[in-house]
Amino acid sequence: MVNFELYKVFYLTAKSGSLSKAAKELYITQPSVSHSIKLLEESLGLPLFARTSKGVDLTKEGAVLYSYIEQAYNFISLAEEKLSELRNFSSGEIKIGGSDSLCKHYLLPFLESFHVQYPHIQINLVHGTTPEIVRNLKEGKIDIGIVRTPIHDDHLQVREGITIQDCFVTGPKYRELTEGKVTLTELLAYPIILFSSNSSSRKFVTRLFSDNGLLLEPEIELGSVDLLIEFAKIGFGVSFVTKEFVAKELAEGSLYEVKLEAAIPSTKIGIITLKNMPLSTAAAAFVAELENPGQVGSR
Amino acid sequence: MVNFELYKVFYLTAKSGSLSKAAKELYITQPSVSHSIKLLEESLGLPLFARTSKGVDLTKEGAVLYSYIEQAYNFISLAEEKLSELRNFSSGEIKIGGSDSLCKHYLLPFLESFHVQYPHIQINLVHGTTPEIVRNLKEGKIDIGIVRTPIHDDHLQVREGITIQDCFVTGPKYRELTEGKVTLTELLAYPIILFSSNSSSRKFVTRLFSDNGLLLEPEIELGSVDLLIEFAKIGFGVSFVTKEFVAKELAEGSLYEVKLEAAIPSTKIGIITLKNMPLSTAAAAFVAELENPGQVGSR
DNA sequence: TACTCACTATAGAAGGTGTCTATATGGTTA
DNA sequence: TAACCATATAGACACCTTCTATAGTGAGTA
Repeated sequence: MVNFELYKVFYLTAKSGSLSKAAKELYITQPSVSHSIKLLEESLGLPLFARTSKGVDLTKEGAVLYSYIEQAYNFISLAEEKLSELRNFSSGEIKIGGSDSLCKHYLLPFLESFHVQYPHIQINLVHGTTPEIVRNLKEGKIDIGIVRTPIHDDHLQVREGITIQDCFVTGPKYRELTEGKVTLTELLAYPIILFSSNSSSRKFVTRLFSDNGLLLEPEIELGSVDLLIEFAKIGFGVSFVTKEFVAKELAEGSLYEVKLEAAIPSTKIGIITLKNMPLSTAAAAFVAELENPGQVGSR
Repeated sequence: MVNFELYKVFYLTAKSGSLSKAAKELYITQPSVSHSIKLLEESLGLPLFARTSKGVDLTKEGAVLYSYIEQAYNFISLAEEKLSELRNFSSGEIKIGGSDSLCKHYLLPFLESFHVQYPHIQINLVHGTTPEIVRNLKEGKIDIGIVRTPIHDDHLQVREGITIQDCFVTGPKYRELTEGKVTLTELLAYPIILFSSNSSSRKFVTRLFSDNGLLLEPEIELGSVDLLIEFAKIGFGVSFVTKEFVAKELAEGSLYEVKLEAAIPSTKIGIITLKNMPLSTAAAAFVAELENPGQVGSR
């Protein structure tokens, strides 16, 4: 199989009908083009051009070759254009898997600003539990996963995002709970509202109690953070939520934080990707934004 | 624009999913492929493969590139196959322009044997006068022209074919003409049958007479050699024909040659092609056959 | 006819690039 | 843990691409 580079020279020569012009387009000298064409003709065993004093004309066989090479050349040009788009963020796609509640409250602002900055990058958001996210990552269905740390998997690269602090909150009805410090045992006397049992925040809090020899059983189990907030507000009980995600409610006084005697350990957002698989340009840009909010992306 | 040769390496690597396998297909070593891929990635500014312990996987961008390069590669493969066919005479076309009578009586046997030998070569036969043939050649409408020599044109390459000898023939009716030598003047007493006035054989014979101060005016003017023969046979007069083309009739006695006192100069078949334009493989093979009948073409 | 112009071909030299060998590194599996 | 199979890296060398300089050729023109 002939050196493909020769076909580039051939194409430009045939197109311009001149070795000299092809040389200019290739930023090389005319003898070099002459030599390349000769090489190609020898490799293929056929004369491709008739040399005249005004340039070169394709022979029959040269014309046949040209009809194919023209298309091949166009595909390569298209490929390079397309890749350039991908590099320039003028096209591309990112698939993100957000674990549970993190989707809306943590990810959404990033998605919005990213979309404003790179409007041609299509964003695809999948949400599920941490194990689902990890599976999707490994199957190539998503590029980036957003989960709670700690997470340990040799195939994953874990970057740490912001620190989040979970807490119990309640509405005005159980306001007495928020006046002094409360023990975990005391808390269990109240109706507890928790996220669905397969979520990592649920596992986290269940573990917190069991480490203290206590069994945490929710009165109500809900599937969204918004509902956890609402139910607490209107007095159904005490919700376990991420403090950062209820900042507004705490500030406006529609929710109150329950101060516990035992501190709830803080945790970090984990931005996970596959260790081996290089990120697409767009995905890399998004990850960079997550790691250093507001600092990246001036192009 | 990236070195096209790198795309060949890329394609084979992506297709096999392995640098080592691509290296084998390319008959080079694995580090060389590794280097080429790295170069390509640097040239394009994007990672194209994720390296694993089992080989390499395309990245998102790599997959995009592959979808284009695959097609380009296929076109190039097709091109090379097609050219190989042209080289092997398993496809191709020859356009031949035959001047007047030469078509049938001279060319036909060659065409038949050539077609038997290379059944996939399509033969296209055009006939016309010598100037038409030359014009068609220059316009690229035919590849080879068959004319009477002499012919002089700086743009033409003229190869000589067989020698032909023109003569006057007649049927039994004017048999007295064929018994002794006849002068041109004596011949003019008989009804002369000639080819159409734009033919080169007609010009040739008219010139022969005018050089001797005589005016040759035909009784009958015909458009085909077959008719010249037929008309002479059945006694319409004396036809001017090429002796080689009436060999059968002379042998079987249906025609008789008129022996002239002045010898008619013999002439040669000219195989003409454009000087600058290389012949297609098939055309070159045909010309070789014309030049050396029966000696070429054992493949 | 001779001159000029524009193009391609050729020769020889030099630098760059592709390829090699040898070896390191890393993941997977028994 | 060792063996195996992948890719990565380093350094050396040879080849090949490209260069400069020049020759050759045909077309157009005074």
